[in-house]
Amino acid sequence: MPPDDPQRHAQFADRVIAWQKANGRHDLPWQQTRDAYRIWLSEIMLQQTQVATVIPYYVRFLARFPTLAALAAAPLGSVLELWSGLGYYARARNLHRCAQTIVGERSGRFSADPGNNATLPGIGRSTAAAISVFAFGCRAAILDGNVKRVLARCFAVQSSAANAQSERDLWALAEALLPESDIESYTQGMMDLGATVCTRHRPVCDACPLQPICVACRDGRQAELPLQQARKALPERASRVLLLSDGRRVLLERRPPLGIWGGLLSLPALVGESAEGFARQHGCRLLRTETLLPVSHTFTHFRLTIDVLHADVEIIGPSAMEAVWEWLPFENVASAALPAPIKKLLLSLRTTP
DNA sequence: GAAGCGTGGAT
DNA sequence: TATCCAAGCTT
Repeated sequence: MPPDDPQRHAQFADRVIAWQKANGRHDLPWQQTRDAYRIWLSEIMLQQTQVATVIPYYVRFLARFPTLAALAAAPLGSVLELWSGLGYYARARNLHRCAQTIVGERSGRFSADPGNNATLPGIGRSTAAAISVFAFGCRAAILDGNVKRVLARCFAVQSSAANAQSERDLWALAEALLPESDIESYTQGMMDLGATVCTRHRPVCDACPLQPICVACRDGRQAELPLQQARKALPERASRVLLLSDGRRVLLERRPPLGIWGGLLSLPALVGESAEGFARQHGCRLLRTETLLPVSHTFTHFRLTIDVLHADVEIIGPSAMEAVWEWLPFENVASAALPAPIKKLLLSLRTTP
């Protein structure tokens, strides 16, 4: 059966739907609801992030912001506190903006129309489709990493992220395969298949409902599809930061809203200036300094080595504190809007002084 | 169209 | 240990 055979198309959705009902996931925290707010939140958190990582963040976030209105009314800083450690912080900033837009300009509700929701911050074509499917039962196609992998294998699509034409081909295929009914089970089934059966490594083809019609499985090309693009070696970067503490609190700086760790609190960078001068500007006198072990952290696009100068200080006078500076008590570190490696460093400091 | 944007887990 | 990768979107 050739990849574009109509009979293959007709069988595809039926097989996915039947499999999902019998073997898919039905008890994830964002399932069993039609609440668009909860579904939207899950879809944003799940962008480029695995289910197991998301679950505790999702539960905490909902407990703190149970409704769209509660989220819209909250300050951005408290949203970032709940997002701390989850990464891709533009998602949190867009989430907050999106909530305020919906409450302020769209009657407080998501639309059932994916094209409409896709104009909101942080919601692209695939996320908009997922919201419309799960919250409103609309017939719309998603195209996330799971779906791309399943389609690339089943239909031997020579796709790669660098190839715009193949992206269009995959979207067209995703649209063409949509069933007339059971859209929720179908959509969830594609996600579940990709996450639990048609995995990147060692797919479990014997458990796959698409095995009889899958070209990659027939030809033993599972490891080669989807095509992966070569990626360059990560650039190395270095920075030097100051960990200034008065024994009870640590001095942090609010990062600018755009760029890496945008909007989070972090340790101030020492660029050229001396620790003494820095401390003086903040009304402090150095008591003792110590160089800690460098912190290594790998981002998607570079590797960072952070040299940390730990300084104990005493407060001797007023400081011209601008809004970006904040003395954070150590007992508040765990719940603060800190980047993961900085939070880890500060937490380890308390246990091994 | 390409680069920027996090983190933790699996291999 | 190093590399790859996960329910992508924005500029």
